[in-house]
Amino acid sequence: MGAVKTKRMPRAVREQQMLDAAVRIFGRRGYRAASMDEIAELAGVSKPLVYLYLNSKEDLFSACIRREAAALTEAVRAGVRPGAPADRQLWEGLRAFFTHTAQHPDGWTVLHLQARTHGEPFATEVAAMRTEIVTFVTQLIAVTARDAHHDPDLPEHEVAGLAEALVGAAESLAAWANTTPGVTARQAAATLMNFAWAGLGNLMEGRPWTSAVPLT
Amino acid sequence: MGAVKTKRMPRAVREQQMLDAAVRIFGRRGYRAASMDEIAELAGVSKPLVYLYLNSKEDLFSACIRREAAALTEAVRAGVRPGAPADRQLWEGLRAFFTHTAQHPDGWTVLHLQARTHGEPFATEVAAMRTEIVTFVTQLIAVTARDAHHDPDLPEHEVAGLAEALVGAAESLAAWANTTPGVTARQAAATLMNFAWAGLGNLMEGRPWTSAVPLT
Amino acid sequence: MGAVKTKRMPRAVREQQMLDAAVRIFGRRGYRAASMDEIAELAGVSKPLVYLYLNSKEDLFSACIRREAAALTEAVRAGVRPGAPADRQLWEGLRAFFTHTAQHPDGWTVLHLQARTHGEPFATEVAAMRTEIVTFVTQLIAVTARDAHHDPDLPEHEVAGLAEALVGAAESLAAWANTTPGVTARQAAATLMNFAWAGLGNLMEGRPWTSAVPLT
Amino acid sequence: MGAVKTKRMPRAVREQQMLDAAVRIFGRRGYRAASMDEIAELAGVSKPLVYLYLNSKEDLFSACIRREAAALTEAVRAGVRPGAPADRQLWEGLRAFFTHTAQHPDGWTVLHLQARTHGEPFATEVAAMRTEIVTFVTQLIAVTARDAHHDPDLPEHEVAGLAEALVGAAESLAAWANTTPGVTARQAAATLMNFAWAGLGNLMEGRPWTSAVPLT
DNA sequence: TATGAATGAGCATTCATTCAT
DNA sequence: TATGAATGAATGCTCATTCAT
Repeated sequence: MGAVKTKRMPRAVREQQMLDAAVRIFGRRGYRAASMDEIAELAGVSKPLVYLYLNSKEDLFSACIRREAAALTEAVRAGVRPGAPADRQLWEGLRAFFTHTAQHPDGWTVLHLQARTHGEPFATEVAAMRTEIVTFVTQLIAVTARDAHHDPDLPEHEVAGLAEALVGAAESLAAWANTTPGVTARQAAATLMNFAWAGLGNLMEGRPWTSAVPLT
Repeated sequence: MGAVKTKRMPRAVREQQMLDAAVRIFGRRGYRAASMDEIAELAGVSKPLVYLYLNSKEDLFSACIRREAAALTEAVRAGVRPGAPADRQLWEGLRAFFTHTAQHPDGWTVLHLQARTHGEPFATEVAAMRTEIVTFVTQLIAVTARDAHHDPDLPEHEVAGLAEALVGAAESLAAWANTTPGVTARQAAATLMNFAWAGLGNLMEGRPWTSAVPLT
Repeated sequence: MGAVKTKRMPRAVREQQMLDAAVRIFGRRGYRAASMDEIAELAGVSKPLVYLYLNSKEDLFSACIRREAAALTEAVRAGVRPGAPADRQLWEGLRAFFTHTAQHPDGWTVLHLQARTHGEPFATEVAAMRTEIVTFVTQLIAVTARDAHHDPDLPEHEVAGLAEALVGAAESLAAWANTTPGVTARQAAATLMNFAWAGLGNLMEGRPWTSAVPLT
Repeated sequence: MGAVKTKRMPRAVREQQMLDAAVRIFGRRGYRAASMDEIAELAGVSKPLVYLYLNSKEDLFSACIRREAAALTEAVRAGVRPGAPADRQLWEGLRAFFTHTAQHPDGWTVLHLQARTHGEPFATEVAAMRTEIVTFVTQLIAVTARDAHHDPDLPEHEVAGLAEALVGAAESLAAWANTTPGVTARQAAATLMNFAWAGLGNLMEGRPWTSAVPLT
């Protein structure tokens, strides 16, 4: 399975092979359960070479996270046309997101599951990426609210919470779409868009849900 | 630190102490990184006793998952009045959910993050709980749709996706509320309710989001 | 399987139950691999009681060896009529030996295999029993030699070696007869008797084997 | 104590060192009581290296058994000249056997005592070697019987029993010769040869032992 | 650029044994 | 006479990491 054992190749190439292997193993086993032996073998190199290039298991995992996070944010960025209307931008972003995660399931697992399960250093790196996406969504919401000239002062907490909910829903749907046969990235995006946009719209226009009976 | 070292107590009590300690350590370190030594020490007993009562690390982790999952579903069940209107039931369920997860952060972490990161056996146990909750939400949606006499045949995939998105949003908000100072369980529940109910309503009534421009 | 759990029985009886269990477990697993837990369970008592009566694993094993060795030597002794001719005595002894070992396979295993595998203390106890039997055989040989008035001074080493060989052959045949279906104690005894008696006779009469060609 | 700590040697050499150490420790302590720590230390390497090369305690023990069994059968084979008369071949085989076991006492202990005391896998490996030797002896007996044109149809059970007895006597004598000062391999071989050949001869010629008085 | 040889440190698990009742 | 509760001390095994070439 692992990469074909070709001797003497430039460092950059070897590094990518190693990262490919590492993402695969980390994604499937988790950070702790993944062994450097298995990664080296899958990469088709000896263990000392992995250390020579990537320094340590921790650094290797960090490098995986950074590479996958960059690829994901880049994919989303590339999918969105900046000038488009907010709902359109959200739709495009969602499509790009679900498409990319479907195409890189191990990378997505590393970001979504594994990286958050282990102490500070890694969680921080993922949090940075998450923040970037949440911010992007938050801005879309804010822009929409401004354009609608309604309720321009949705409290900050509220907006952050909404973005958090939206991103959480997306993450959950991504995992679901990846593991449920017959569900495409497009369908996942549509499901979430339908679900979310009305709720956002109502909020923007100051019509939140209120119970028909007094709440406790 | 750790339980006060009281000698000679009945097995049932000791077992709960051990599970308390295990949930804490598993939640903070993850399954692999958690050591039986640390768990035993926090529980105030020797390692052999942990093995005598809980058999193995794997069984101990399973026991944690089962206990925490049972506690969470029970909390949600107890918070919901069966006869109430669907939106009201959803609201009550969300409040109970956010309250419980806020009060048992380690237990929630075990269920939400750690248990899903490790092979089949554990993921399956959590999936069972998740399914139970998703089913509950799905039924609320279905009931609402039926009551509204609208679009009674939302495709099954669509409903499952919605439930998945809703639960994912809730999970994400729970983590957010737990780590963001000044955000209460009530606020988290309200944010999600506002976000979700309109979207669900629109869908039920056959008014999904549609792009102002043709989609690719 | 284990003894029926009857409470409060006299010490002597309990001890025999424990020894029964211990012989079975030691015989099947070996000294080290046998666990006090398993022995106690098979004996139908709690572990502390085993310690109360038998002190330690080492003492328990010693007690097993002593009991089984005594039983075996007693069986052989009881099978031999003192006044009979030497060949007759040997035959009777062999029959008794093969019969007893066939009826107490675990006890025989403990003596033959397990006890000799572990340091000094145990090997010594078995050696004592072995010496007793070897001595008995040696005396039969000596008596025969004296009666025949031939070569009355077979060197001591030679006699000891013969006895050793005879006992070794018997031990080997006992294991073989116990594990080979269709071989009875009587047949095993006959085989060995046929094999041994002629050789002994020749030696007594000063007609050892000599090579047809010079030995190196 | 133990091998001189020379660093960096080829795998094949290290493996032999490890097997040397393992045979010694297994022979002296038994399988269960032997610790991988002690073996590694005696071999002059760290424990992980033992595992890297030999996989597990079980595999290590197997490797010991195989190596020692091969060495012993090879020694016997090399000591016997195929064309010689049967008694001559038996004599040579016995000499080679006693010489080899005297020179490799730990190896012999591993084969004779330790390997047979522990479950199936090991016993099977030794049984294979034993069968090889028993077969060799059985053939010598059969050849002798054929050459003598006497009683060509000694029942199979009888022959197998004889071989078993002979090998058992040899095993016992080997242990005895190894632990009794002043007894050489040559003497042990002579003792057994004297003892056995006459008995075999009588049997071949149809003159088994019969009691002077009726047997029970 | 690349690797075979080697290890320190840690971890899950087991077991003989004892204490308090 | 009898036992439920509890532990100190190993032991097999693995893993991230480095050295010498």
